[in-house]
Amino acid sequence: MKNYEVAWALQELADLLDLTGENSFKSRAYRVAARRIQALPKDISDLYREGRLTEIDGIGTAIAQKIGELLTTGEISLAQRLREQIPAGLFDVLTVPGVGPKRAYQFYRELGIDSLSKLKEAAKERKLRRLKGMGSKIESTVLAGIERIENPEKKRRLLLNTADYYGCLFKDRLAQHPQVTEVAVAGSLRRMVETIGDLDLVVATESPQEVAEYFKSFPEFGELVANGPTKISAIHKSGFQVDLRIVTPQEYPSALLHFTGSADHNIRLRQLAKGKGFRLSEYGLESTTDSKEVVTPASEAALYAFLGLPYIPPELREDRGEIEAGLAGELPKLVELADIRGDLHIHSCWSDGGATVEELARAAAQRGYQYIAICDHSRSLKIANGLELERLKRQHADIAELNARGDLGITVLTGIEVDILDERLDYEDDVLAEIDVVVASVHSGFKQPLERIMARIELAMRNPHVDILAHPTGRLLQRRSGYAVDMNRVIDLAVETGTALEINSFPDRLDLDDLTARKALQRGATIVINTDSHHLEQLAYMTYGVAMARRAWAGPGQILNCKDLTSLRKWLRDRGSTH
DNA sequence: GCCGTTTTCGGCCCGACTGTTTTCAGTCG
Repeated sequence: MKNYEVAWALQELADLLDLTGENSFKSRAYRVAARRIQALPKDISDLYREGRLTEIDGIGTAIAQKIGELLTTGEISLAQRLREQIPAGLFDVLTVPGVGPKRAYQFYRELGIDSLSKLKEAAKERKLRRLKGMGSKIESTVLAGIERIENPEKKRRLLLNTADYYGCLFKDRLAQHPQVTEVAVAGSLRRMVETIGDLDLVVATESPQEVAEYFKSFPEFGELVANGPTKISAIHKSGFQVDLRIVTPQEYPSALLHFTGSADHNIRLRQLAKGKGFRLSEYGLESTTDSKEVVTPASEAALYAFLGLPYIPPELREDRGEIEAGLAGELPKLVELADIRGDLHIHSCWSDGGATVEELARAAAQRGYQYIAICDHSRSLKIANGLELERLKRQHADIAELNARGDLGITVLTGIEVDILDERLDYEDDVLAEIDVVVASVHSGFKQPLERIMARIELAMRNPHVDILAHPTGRLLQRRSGYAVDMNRVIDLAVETGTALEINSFPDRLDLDDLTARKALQRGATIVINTDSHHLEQLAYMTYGVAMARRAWAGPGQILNCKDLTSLRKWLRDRGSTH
């Protein structure tokens, strides 16, 4: 059983405990344990065999026993019992905004509501208002919430590029207000989480009312779900929620830290503050002694310093070990966009891309790159105008001519995104041997069983000419989960064969994800960050791939395309010779 | 359920907003 499966089981147990009205600290303990296991570099089953589970911070005897039970029997008996007590439909009820565990269980206990449809019916029949502590308002809240959930266009999380677009839009518009002294995007978008639920913005001003009125007047907002003096939540007409928090300029750094989160990171910071005799909130630090002294740090960095920590970049703020690393002075220096020297997976109009090689090269040079590799599709992918051998040769001649002109300011490497077919690659080895950068990927047979997919991937990775495994899981965010692939095995193969694993920067892929990439790096695999661009503008997606790498704790030395051209060429040569 | 150079028991992060309450619980982040 894999770490994420164990983590998932503990998470489910926490949800079940919440619904039964258990002490909320108990469910939190399960959630903390789940998160620790998910971020664990080692296999949980190995630790279990060695009897070392309780060495993990947040895992005591009770949870260790349950993990043992799960690993040996495949089930936790407590979870089994709770599932009999709690209908699965209550989890759907929980997804309704404004309905938490207490109300969900109350609906079930007193009205027998165990599904969204029953909840909707009860709200329409005005039955909810009869319950203690509820009135007519809860019924309209529930109905509005269910309507949003049932509308598939509106319930989706935003892809990073979409969230980024809106985040900049609202930020710029708020910045134009004369009373706004500071404004920033916070929340999961600032942490660059792979998909975004709500947009969070923080502004500093001495005139909160004026700024609040200004924000509420934005024409694309529909209803307001919260409307207080310092916090406003509006529903954008396309369905997502935008939260604005208004603070004074003095409070701004503390508020920015607070609203960037994550919630778990904040909890750790407040515990640290408490140890130093201060209460940390979005308003700053307040002494818990009689003095009630208030400290409002001038920057996020100053606040971290007050707590004895170096500045922690937003992408790391997930309570995945960054606090411990910071205290120990062992935070990594993260890769930055400026460290990227090239893009090794770009499509041109030779296959299904929209730009010529020359246009791509010039745009890449503008970005400050030293090199790019043009990796169009191979011949079997007819739908994408894959290259027959004849056209592949002409493309190579074209690229050679471009490079020979010497006025590009960048080196164009030949490349291919070769399809991993059943039992072979889409070109023979002698063809692949002539290509600078060979990217291999699965584009077919997504429904095949694990063993068969893995056999194909292994064959590709063991091929000495294959340099990179592209979008290793094949997932499309919000659309499909990937094909059946054992990433533990893929990482082992990557380490063994030296094949680089791609972080694909396309906002609907981001594949590898942050946790898998981190695991790969911990085990010593090489990562490459590519855009898979099909149009000129998409070269800019590199930002998102770099963000995933940062969330995976990657430094520039661990990223293939942070090498300069000479080192990259050496890497490519050495690979060929060792296989 | 976890955890301990203030504790092996009694804490466990903090605050805004809402709706239904005459002082607070539930939800959210």
